[in-house]
Amino acid sequence: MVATSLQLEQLAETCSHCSLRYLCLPYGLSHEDILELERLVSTGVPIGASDELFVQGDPLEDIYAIRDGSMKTVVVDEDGLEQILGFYYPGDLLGLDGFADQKHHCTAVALEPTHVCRIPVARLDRLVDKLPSLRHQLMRLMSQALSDEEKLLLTLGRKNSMGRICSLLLTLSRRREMRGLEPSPVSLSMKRLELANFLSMRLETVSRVLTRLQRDGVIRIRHNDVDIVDPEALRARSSQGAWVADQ
Amino acid sequence: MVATSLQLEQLAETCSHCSLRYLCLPYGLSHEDILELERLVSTGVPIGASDELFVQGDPLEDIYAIRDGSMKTVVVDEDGLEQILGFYYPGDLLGLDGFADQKHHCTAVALEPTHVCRIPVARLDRLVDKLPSLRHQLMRLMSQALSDEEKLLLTLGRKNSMGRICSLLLTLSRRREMRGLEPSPVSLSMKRLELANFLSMRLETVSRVLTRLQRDGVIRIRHNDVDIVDPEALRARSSQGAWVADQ
DNA sequence: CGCTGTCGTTGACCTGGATCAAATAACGAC
DNA sequence: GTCGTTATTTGATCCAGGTCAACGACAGCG
Repeated sequence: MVATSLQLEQLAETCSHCSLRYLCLPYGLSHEDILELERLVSTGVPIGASDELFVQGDPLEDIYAIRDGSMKTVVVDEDGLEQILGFYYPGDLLGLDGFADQKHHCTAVALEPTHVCRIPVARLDRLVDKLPSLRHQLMRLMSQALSDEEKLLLTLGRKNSMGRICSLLLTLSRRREMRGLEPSPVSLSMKRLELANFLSMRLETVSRVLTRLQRDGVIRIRHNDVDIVDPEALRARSSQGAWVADQ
Repeated sequence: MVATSLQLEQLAETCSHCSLRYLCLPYGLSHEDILELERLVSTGVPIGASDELFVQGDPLEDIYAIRDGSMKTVVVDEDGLEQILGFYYPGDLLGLDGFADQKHHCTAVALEPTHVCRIPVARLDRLVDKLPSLRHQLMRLMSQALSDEEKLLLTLGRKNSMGRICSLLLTLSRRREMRGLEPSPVSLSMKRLELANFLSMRLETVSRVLTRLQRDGVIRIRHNDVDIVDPEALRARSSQGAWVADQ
């Protein structure tokens, strides 16, 4: 923990030196353009575990990029139903669904002590008018978010509980690789109840499936970390037992 | 049918006179800007029922707006699982998830004979750089698509079969109103199997739920049209039986 | 240290909706 | 019109996973 914070403070404070710049908003921008971008970004803003970064309904003033740590987004509908929409990791942008009517459509909550970069939309908007490559990257990221949600719809709609858990573990592992880390161990910074909510299961079922995967030697669970022992078996299980539409 | 096609030909061929301009891409643009936009749009391109407008993996050359008729979008994953992502109606834009890597991430299929407006992305892109209000509207529509998918995730994740069907009927009805039509009858241009796939149910369950709603006097089904007899009861049922996370 | 609250696991049971099956209804081709 | 095909409804069973309940494992705290 202490080691981690020390490392963080050693990280460069600017977009142009950030290790996440190929995943995040600066990607595709010239060095000069990145310098312009970083002038409006407040980097490394710390937030505590279970703190809310923004709340559903808040006016859209800033969007955020995760520097380190992890967050979840949640929607609540008029009946009080609560659904976790996603878990977010370094390089991810939060708040993109708010452009529609200039207010946040979901609530963002930190899963652990986290650092984010704050990007004021008004200033971003002006810069986007000046820099076509920034507009491209922003639209690319929004479009990416759309197709990520589409993949999630497919998983939730057509897979059984085993398939859902295995798909999630594979996705988290793949995202680690995108950030240049080892595929495993995957850290489950969210609680079982949050995992269950996200995957539309009950927490007992999540627990049973994870136990079963460990018993079968596919994964190894320790604390909140999951080692992927047999990635091939995980892939096989992520698609087995999935519904196929007749005809 | 014949009457409908005649009416269509009488519709103005330009964005500036299109009755859907407040829902579609031209919204928020000045009259001059709309004139620029309509120079690059091919309006009223006819496609037949079950024709594919674009296919998952196709290079992104055009995006489309629906003029009249209806369409669905489908994703297929590596295991051959097929999931319908949404049903689309006049004023809706199709293909927005393709900006991420310049190729379509889903397949768009017409549910009935349909007219679409074709918008070449290369020319749109150039125009977007010139017209900030066009960029705003495009980002607004993408952001809207994101939060629509988030609502769908909530419905599929937390509601039982009755809640899903009722939510769908209410959504279709609300969308009719947005287009300036009566809230009812809702036309189910898609087949029961497609409805079932979209809602992650089996077609038998869809049929049973619809029958039950009709027996209870909430709706009246004739052919593919559904009259909403008791909107209040529909609303009540759309939230009843929904899962609430403990704690 | 024991107390208390939170979180996770495990077991026993039950139900909503999936699955299997068969009868009807609607549609299109000729 | 008739025939063949496809879409939809209805009925009868079954099971994955939801529900209820008990227990174990920690963590923070006085």
